[in-house]
This record gives sequence, C-alpha cells and structure tokens, in this order.
Amino acid sequence: MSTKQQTQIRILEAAEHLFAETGFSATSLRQITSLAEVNLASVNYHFGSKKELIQAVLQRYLAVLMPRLDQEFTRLLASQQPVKLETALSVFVEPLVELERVRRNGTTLFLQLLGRGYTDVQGHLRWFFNHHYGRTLDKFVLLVQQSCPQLPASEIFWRLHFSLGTIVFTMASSEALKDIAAADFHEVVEIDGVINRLIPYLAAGIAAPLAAS
Amino acid sequence: MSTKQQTQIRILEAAEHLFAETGFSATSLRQITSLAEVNLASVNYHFGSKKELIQAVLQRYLAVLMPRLDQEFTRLLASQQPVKLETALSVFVEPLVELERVRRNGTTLFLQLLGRGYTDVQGHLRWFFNHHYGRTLDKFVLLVQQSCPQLPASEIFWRLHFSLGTIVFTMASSEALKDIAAADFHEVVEIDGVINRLIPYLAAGIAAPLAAS
DNA sequence: ACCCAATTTAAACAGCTGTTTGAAATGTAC
DNA sequence: GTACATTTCAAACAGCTGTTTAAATTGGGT
Repeated sequence: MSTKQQTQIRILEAAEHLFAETGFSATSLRQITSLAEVNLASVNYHFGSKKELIQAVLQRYLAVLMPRLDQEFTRLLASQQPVKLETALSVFVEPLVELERVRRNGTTLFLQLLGRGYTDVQGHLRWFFNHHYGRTLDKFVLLVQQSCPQLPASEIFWRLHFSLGTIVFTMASSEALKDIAAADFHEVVEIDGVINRLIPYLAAGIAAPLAAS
Repeated sequence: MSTKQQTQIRILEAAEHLFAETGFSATSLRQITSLAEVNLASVNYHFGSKKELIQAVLQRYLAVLMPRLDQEFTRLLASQQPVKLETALSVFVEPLVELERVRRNGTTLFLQLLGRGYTDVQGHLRWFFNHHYGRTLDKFVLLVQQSCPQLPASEIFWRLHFSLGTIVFTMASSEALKDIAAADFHEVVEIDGVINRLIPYLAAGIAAPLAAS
C-alpha cells in the first residue's frame, strides 16, 4: 500500500517536472521513469496511458485550485456593487500561491504546466477546462463584465483570451525570462513577483478604451 | 531548373501549412512530403535537414518583414518628439498585412508560425531572433522607451514580453478563437480584425500605471 | 546522340515512441 | 506457512521518426 503510493507519487513528481520543463509530447515515458527510478511499465499499470498521466498531473493542482477560485468568485458576485477589475484579478493570487502547499514550487510548476497544456496539445486543454470547470469560469467572466459595463461581451471575450495568452506564454517561458531579467537588469524575481507585475498589465489591457472603428 | 524550384516550393508550402496547424515537432517529414506529393528524401536533398527546413520556412517571411519593420522604426526614431505608443505599435500592421503578397493567407500563416516557434521549441526561436534581428528589435524597444519615459527599462522588458505572449498565443490559436467568436457572438473576424483588436489592448497594458509596491 | 550533372526514387537504416505480455517478486490476510 | 492479490520487472511488440544510400531518371549543353 505504501509502496504503491510511493511509486505513483514518484511518477507524478518526475512527470510534472519534465512536462513543465520540456512540454508534454516532448517528454517520453522513459525519461519520466528513469528520473523517477521506477520501471517503465509502471506508468501504464498505475495510470493506464500517457494521456491519463498528463490528466492526473494537471488534476492534482486543479482539484485544489478551482474550488478555491469558485468560492472567491461566488463571494465577490454576492457583494452588492460591482467590484473593481483589479480586485477580480487579484483573487487569483492567493489560491495560486497556496499551490506551494501541494508541492514545493507548486505555483511555478502548475502555471508552466498550464502554459504547456494550452500550447502543446492545441485545443485539448481548452475543451477539458470548459468541460470540467466551465461553471467556475463563467462566474469569472460575469465578474469581469460587471466591472467593465462599457465593454460589449464580445470584446471581453477577446480580451480575456489575450490575457490568457499573456499568462500562459509568460509562465511557460518564465524561467528564461527570469534569467534574462537577472542578467540584463540585475533583478531577482520570484514567481509572485511575476504575478504582481502581470496584474496591472492585464487590468489595463482588459479595461482599455474601445478603438475607434 | 524550374523543376527544382517547383519541388522546393511545394515542400515549403506544404510544410508551412502543416507547421502552422500542428506545430513543428508534431509535423513529420512524411506528412509534409505526402501533402506536397514529392519524395520523402527530397526534403533532405533540398534543405539538408528538418531543422533547416523550419528555418527556411520562417526566413521566407522574416526576410520580407524585418527590413520593412527596421525601416519604419528608423523613420519614427528620426522624428523629433517621441511618438505615441499606439503609433509605434501600429507600425507593425502594414508590413504584416503585406505578407499576404508572399503567399495567400501569408499574414495568418506567419503569425501562427511565430507562435509555434516560440512555444514549440522553447528558447530556440528567441535565440535565432536576437541573433539575426537584434538590431531591429533594439530600435523598437528604444521607441517604446521614448514613448513611456515614466517606466523603468526593466518594467518595459517585462511588459514587452507579456505582449509577445499575447500576440504569439493569440495567433497560434487564432483559428479556434475565430470559430468560438463566430459561434458565440455571430461575429466574423479576419486576421486584420484580430490585429486591430490587439493594439488597444497591448498599448494599454504596456503603458499601464506602475503598481504601488 | 552523347555526356555529365541535377534530381527523383524506393528501400533500408538505426533509434526512438507508447503499450503489452507473462513471469518474478512482494505484500497481506488467514 | 500457505494462499491470494498487488505490484514490479525485463523483454518484446508494432509503429513511427529523421536520415542515408545507391540506383534510376531527367535535364540541358555540346
């Protein structure tokens, strides 16, 4: 019993590390099992297939994060007057940072995995997300719509996807960016530093005045 | 002579189509050669390797685009007073749209390829870019710095990379986004429509007020 | 028509991929 | 300690990858 969990967790931790670093399809099961120091066949024995392993890796974080977010969205929606956009965005920070409890460097790992999930296997994660957490995401969209009543829904759709791109790309390449920032500006930035730099950028972008068409 | 070019071009056009749609590493040479209706070995004969084929695909557009951009940047830098940020960003539009001349749907194809290049083979394209077009990119950064004198250089660094992420992610998944927009908002958007929606978003994000730290 | 170079072709190469198999080992309950 | 279920393991599977080879074909210049 303890041995079984031992193996499963060894696989999960090796997998998420390699997935975040190199991407899902570029990481082979043999790389994972040799880093985890387990037998190759144990991935298929414990998880069924590589695809299901990927889902298990993501679910470990999503199962913690999404209920927390849902709770926060619901709380903000219940307040009488519409919230400020920056407030709605800031709601992400604490639940994300709490992923450190799932695992050391959990926040960075999860955000990198999210980035990989969207760019690696195109469209797959988007479907998975909408299917499992559509309700929660709808609440957030509603929150943004309330905070930007001057923007038509279609414009908010586009700008939220622009923002998703900003986050996902930044996180997928956050290691490289942190290295460049350190070299060029002698600046040491941690993951919450990146998040706190992102929020004003995203808030300004989402709430930007409409272009004169 | 005409036959040789015929084959090379058939390969390039099949390759860029598949690369844009599925990504570089997920596209096999056999997919390319069977779509192009040429022999498998002709890729290695004409281009040397898959890696060099990828570079050739990108260079076909970059060789047209980057000199045009460099010219525009130089022109704007020569003007006496600093330009508005939206002006600096708008400079990209026309050269990008002119890629339609390289090939039908050239703008979309190139931007998708750019997205793939950054997300697919992590870090590789970034190096390639800085190495070949670093001078041009520096001019653009200077332009942005002049238009946002209140922002420290390091903040501009981060925000420009946020913007790169926005563009690259949006373009890599632009087909999916256009489909969703059509289904949910009965909205027909073309590539220049996406670009024109991006500019106010990016301009507002880059010029966002500094967060109170 | 001949020659030489450029190009195309089918076949095979070694290496990697995810997955399956059946036997060996381990753990657990009686 | 014996029986049973769980887990590990080495080996092999078929299928795909990019690349190379050497022979066959094609092209243009003389």
